[in-house]
Amino acid sequence: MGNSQKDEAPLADCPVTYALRLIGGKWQIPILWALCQNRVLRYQELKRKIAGITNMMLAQSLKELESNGLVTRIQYTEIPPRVEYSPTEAALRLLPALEELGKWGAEMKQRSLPVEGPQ
Amino acid sequence: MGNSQKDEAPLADCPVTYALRLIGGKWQIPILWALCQNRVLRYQELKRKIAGITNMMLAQSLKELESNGLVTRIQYTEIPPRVEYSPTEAALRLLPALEELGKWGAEMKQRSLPVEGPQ
DNA sequence: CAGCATCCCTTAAGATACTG
DNA sequence: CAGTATCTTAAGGGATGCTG
Repeated sequence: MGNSQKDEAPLADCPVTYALRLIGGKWQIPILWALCQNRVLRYQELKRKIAGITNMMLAQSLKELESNGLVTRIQYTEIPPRVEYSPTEAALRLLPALEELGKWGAEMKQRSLPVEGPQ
Repeated sequence: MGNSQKDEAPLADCPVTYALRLIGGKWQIPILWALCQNRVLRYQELKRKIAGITNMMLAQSLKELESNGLVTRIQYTEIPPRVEYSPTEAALRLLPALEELGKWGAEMKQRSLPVEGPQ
């Protein structure tokens, strides 16, 4: 990023911002949600549960989640190949926060205020 | 719940994703946090409290927050101009979720797993 | 003081095609 | 089956300078 190397430690230390760096991508939460509900899913099952995701995004997001300690990947060396994904303990501990956020989101949605971006 | 009806209703209906559309920008949370703590702040006060933000991003983020019903803007027509921002009720109701997220983020941070992106 | 306008750059995300 | 590689597009974010 073109960040100015000046002085500030702007939002680097905000834990919420940190959390969003882990799960703020477009697909991270849908993936984690599916995994937390099912505890273990194969790649294709996951893909089928998440409407609209492409292989690219699913594989890439899973990799990031794994790197960040939120998903465990187990590969069975058989033919045909089989890989299973599960949520880590850390991911499961995220659920209360997600539920709070979800409650709030649902509330906000109901008031049917349109979501506006910059014009 | 959450079984695929047909196919494409991807994440449009996920309340968490909806919430993140409202507050997922880089500066929304720092801004809301400052406002919720102080209840009312002028533009420059806000800017000073949020290290690293530019006029562009502050003004733009405030506008979006206002459009989405999370921030109230009151403009006093005097010279020099004075504008005050406050959190709406909806923004205040977000606090529990932010606190949960923050707790989790702090936990995650401590395990000092590096935050990885795509390579 | 409280902002907009403009231009630019980086990153996220998606389409498409191919492989062990 | 479970992914990669490559390319393209879209959006977010930022620097700088100007205005009511």
